Amino acid sequence: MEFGGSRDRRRAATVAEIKSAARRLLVSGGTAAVGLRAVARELGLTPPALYRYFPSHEALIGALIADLYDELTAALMDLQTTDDEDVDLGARLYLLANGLRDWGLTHPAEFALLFGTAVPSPDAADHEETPGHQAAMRFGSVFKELVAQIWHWKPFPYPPDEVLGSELVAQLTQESEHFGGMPAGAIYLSLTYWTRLYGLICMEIFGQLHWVLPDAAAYFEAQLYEIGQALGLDCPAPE
Amino acid sequence: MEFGGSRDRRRAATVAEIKSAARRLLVSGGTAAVGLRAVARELGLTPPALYRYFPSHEALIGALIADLYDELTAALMDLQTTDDEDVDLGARLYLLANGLRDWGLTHPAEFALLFGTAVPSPDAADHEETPGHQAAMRFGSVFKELVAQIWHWKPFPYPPDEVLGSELVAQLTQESEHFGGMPAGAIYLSLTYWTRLYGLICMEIFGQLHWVLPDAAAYFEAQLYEIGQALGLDCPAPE
DNA sequence: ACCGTAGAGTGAACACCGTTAACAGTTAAC
DNA sequence: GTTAACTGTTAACGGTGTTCACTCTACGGT
Repeated sequence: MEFGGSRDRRRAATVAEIKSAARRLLVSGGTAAVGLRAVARELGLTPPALYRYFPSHEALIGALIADLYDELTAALMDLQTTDDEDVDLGARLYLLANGLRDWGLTHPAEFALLFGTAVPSPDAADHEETPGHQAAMRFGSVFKELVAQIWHWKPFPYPPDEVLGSELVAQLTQESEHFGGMPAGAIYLSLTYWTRLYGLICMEIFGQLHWVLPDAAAYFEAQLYEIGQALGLDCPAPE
Repeated sequence: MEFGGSRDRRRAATVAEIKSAARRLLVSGGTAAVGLRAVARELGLTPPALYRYFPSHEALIGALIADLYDELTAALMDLQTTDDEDVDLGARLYLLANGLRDWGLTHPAEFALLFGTAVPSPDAADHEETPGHQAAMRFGSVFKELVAQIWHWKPFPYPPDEVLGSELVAQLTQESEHFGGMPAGAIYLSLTYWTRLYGLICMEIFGQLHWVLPDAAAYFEAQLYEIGQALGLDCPAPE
């Protein structure tokens, strides 16, 4: 019943070393390079030894994914707080969007592991309890909560229920409690912001914009301005 | 120097059977299930036999990808022509967008192979000459050409160069010849349409919208209306 | 202080994978 | 009719994730 047992501490350290080695391989060789045997090789261990720490290769990858999500989440939250305390909320969202893009550009391998895998997962009852999924939810909350803050700070005009259609309004209203009680139209705009931002960053980082734009930075900037406007923000505002 | 040699015909048939088996495995078991040995097993052959038809497993996958792109391209072009000959061009774009989504929803495994892989490909000089890449270009042209047609048919209002910024305008202008001589602002709107459509469909099919919308059909419809408006179209127009 | 036991690590093995080489049978071409 | 090309085989290599039986070390309880 010892909590600070030196045995446990050693074990935690080894787990950290394993994930560290896995990430090293991920960065240097991409998703395919982070194999169980390769990780073991990196640590000077035999492959079966890793099974003392992770029940399977998939579990190891899952733990790595969860760590990366948490790191990304922390980085984005830092970005919001380290800046001036009472900075404009719209500017915060601008920082968040750019922060996500920057993280992806500077960590393409990690980004691909988090957002590129994209399993169709056709199984219906997939109440994903995996740590990776939970970390992804925490990551999503960062954006969701900021948008809700913005709404309560300076409510933006939103499309009336008539143009969205009753079906969509019903679905969006159902999610109202997760968005701080925002009306359907406002949730729709928030979702649009996220959808556009996410799609844009994925396309840029995964090189699906290369055929028309060798460098998508300027395009991203313009799009960011556009989607910010839809939320009543005029970032990057100045001058 | 025989063209209709029965040997060649037999060979072509075998190639077709191989790709057919590969696709069967893809549909039933996802991307990971279409292995070289599995394909051989499906045909009652030994694995090395496949090397008479494809130089590697990757080449087989590449050929499958090219076929799927061509199939998708053909399906989308059919969708435009089988309908009323002189149908409104805006409605054509609407059909195309919905056609792409429908194809993805009815062929999730194939869609994942085409659009989900998303290799970062950090190598600079990747003038991809692979058949898959060429087929992807042909696929992209379907959309690109229709948008150019729409522009010449009923030019839509576009943002002036000032709001886009000189950097972006320069990049877009460079691509003007590929867009039928459209001005930068119009290319920007076209690119926005594609970016939003592509991102939206990918997110829905890859299940990254499930956490807020269990069924994204209504949301897609609303978004489609919105992005069509940006191009001066009022689809789905009626009543 | 001792012993028992849980944990960490190993080596051998299994089943799978993509790929290569050397070989045999069939079939088309000159 | 002979030769050469084509199609397919078997055997093998190195790689993967994973399991099992085993050793050894070091902590915990008495």
